[in-house]
Amino acid sequence: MTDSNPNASLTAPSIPGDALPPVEQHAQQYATVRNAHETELIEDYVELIGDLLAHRGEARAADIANRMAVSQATVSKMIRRLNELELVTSKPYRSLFLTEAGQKMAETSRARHDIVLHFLRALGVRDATARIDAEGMEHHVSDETLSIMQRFTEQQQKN
Amino acid sequence: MTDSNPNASLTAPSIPGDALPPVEQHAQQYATVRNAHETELIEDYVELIGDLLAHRGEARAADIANRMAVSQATVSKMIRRLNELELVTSKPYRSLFLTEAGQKMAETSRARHDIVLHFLRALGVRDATARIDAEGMEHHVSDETLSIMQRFTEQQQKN
DNA sequence: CAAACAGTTTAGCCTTGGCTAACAATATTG
DNA sequence: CAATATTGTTAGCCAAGGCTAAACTGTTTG
Ligand SMILES: [Mn+2]
Ligand SMILES: [Mn+2]
Ligand SMILES: [Mn+2]
Ligand SMILES: [Mn+2]
Repeated sequence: MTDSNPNASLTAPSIPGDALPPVEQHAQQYATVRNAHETELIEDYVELIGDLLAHRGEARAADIANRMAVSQATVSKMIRRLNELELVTSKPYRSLFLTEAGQKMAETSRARHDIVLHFLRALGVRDATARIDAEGMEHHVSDETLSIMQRFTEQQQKN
Repeated sequence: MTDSNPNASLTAPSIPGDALPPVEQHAQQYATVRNAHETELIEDYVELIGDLLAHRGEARAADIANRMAVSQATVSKMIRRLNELELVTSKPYRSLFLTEAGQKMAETSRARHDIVLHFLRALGVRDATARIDAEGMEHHVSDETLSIMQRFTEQQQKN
């Protein structure tokens, strides 16, 4: 269950670099990542649908397939899932729309995404790189880190 | 093509929300994330095996299962994959070892992980949070961003 | 208005990464 | 040294997220 060596500190050879974290803490790291992976694709879809609605007035399956570089079949299947989760409504062959819950998720995800993106730019990362990195990082940034990023970006802009 | 402006002043036109990126660029964002997801679990395993070898002298399947909070069956299956990829060698009921390729991957992953972790701490994120965030973020940080993070951390430590 | 085209859905396949249950091998200890 | 405890493997299940091919629906146009 726990580490099988209670006297690790006595027997461990001294190693440059950090020690291993306690088992429970270490396990928490990986569990949090697994958790994020369950929701991140959903968030990306909902966020993209919200963006398409905001900027284009409609969100069609084909647009999503193009933007994500994924087959239409894949998008269609995912839309069924989003429907079951009551995040979108869809009449066949019509634009998608977000439910209340969907809109809330889109806003939250968009806000988070923007904070990470603006932070990376404020750090000095080139725009194209920042966009790529933000797309992945956004799902793994805690609220604590997020607010620190936001503060940093604001500070940077004052100077 | 891209604005490589290190002192990012106002390159972005102010917004009713940023415009959508061009389709190809947008697609590249998602594709890069999908790509990272294919390798990140492998990297975490190899990195952890390297750490266990360095700090404990051996890396047993049971330790990995505990540290990752995952079943022994899951670890066993994964070890078969790592074997097929020629990243580890394993005799049944003995400690795992890393091949040359495995050691190289472990070093690279560990270095990247450390840069992200130290950066987050330098930013002011609490240690426990930084560790959790770094575990996920590390797989989505480009080389460009990574070297900026490293520079930032060094600067911070001088002050 | 029929044909062609574009968009959408469905069916069926695959890999990854989880799980539990049962079994096998090794290590510990009474 | 036999019994028990720990560790590792295998089998079989599942959900997610990809894919291609084929069918279906709606729109455009000759
Ligand atoms: Mn996003
Ligand atoms: Mn994303
Ligand atoms: Mn790592
Ligand atoms: Mn990781």
